[in-house]
Amino acid sequence: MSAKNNREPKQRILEAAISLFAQKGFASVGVREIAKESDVNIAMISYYYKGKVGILKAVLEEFFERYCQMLRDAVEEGKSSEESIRVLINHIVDFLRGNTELGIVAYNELPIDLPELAALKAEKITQMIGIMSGLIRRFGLDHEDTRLLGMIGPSLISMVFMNFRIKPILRNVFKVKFNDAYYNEFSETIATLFLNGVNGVVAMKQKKSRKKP
Amino acid sequence: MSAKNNREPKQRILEAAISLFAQKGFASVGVREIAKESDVNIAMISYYYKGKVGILKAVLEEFFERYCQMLRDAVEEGKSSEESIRVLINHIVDFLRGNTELGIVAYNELPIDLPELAALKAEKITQMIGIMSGLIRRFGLDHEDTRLLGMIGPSLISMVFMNFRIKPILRNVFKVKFNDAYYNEFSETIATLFLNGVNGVVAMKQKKSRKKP
DNA sequence: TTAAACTTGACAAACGTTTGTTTAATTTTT
DNA sequence: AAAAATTAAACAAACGTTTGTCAAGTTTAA
Repeated sequence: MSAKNNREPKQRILEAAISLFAQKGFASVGVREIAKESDVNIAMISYYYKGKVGILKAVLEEFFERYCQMLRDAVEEGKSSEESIRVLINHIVDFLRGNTELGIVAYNELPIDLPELAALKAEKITQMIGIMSGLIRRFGLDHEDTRLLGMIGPSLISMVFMNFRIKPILRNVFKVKFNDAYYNEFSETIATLFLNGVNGVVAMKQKKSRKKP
Repeated sequence: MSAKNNREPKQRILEAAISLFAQKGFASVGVREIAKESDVNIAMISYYYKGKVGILKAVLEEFFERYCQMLRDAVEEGKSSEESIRVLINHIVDFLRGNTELGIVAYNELPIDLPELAALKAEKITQMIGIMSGLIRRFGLDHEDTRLLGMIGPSLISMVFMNFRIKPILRNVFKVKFNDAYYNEFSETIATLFLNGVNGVVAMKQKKSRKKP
């Protein structure tokens, strides 16, 4: 429909799917709708992606490729542990501003159980955790304490993603204007929140281990 | 199927729906599946809930009723601002342990656009925000700064809900055992993280406003 | 260097299944 | 006997996939 035939049909399908999945959720979107939105014959979907879940697979692959690359860039860039986190959060926010729908689809569909995608998810999540954990551990967390890592890591992710996920609510209820100023404040706020928070958690941990060694 | 006919059929439908919605997402679950799972005739669903979205509406209503009641209890209980937050987080964690699937459904389906539920969502979200904002504002945040409130409030929610949402991942990747000890540590960690974090944000804000008054 | 065989990209039509809902009949309860 | 609860059967609509077709290139064989 709205998509012009500038790009290749395969790419058009992917872009239309991302947009529709983000709005209505994977399961609520039909291949016909995707075909219409991308101005492509329905059969092309099975032809290029071997079915509807094939599209979602491609979407997730694209997300993880870009997202992990962004994470790696962020890890390289930062100097001190604090600056690393600030840089990381800036990168994630920038990434989500530029790939809001892609990020939302990945965030929403990731926990939904689809057997065909289980292997892909497991692999990419492990990869992602590997990159992030190196960063978070610089804060003096016990290297072996994966339990704590599993609490703190996802917390950071969710704080940032949540903001993009509930954009319509923030716009309507809180009258938020999503401009550069807003996102600068958002990045700074989340970074400060997280940094002070993690330092507090580390202090708490040390205090406890001193009491019970 | 698995559900026994102990309870009333109306209640059985609701419980089966919550369980299925949490696993596969609202859109991926058919009324036939719900009927089979709750051992009820398909037509009973339209009879009791006036259709599939009627079930989701009932689910969300139940969630908000219980959740808001829990929030009110938590607000009353706490004394100091810090203790209030710790109590609140303990309550939310306990609530989600006892109503994991209900919470997941609400969290997952809340941003999905379904016109029939828009009014309900708007009303309940406003109500929920009202309760929570009173709590968070005790930390010295500017009463008028709804922008900051819209960043911090959802962050807290998402941190806790995220943990329940990705339970299978935490179990498989991080080998987490979800017992009392885990949840005690989790509550304490999130509370400490959030408290130190918000204090840091408030300090940052004050520092800035001193520079540019 | 033709001719034949094959591949590729795109398409419409139809497939069988599943969707949510409704109707009308039947059983149970009051 | 009237009301409420429950059922089986059937509905049209929408679903994702498959099939067969066709034109335009490309490769192979003669």
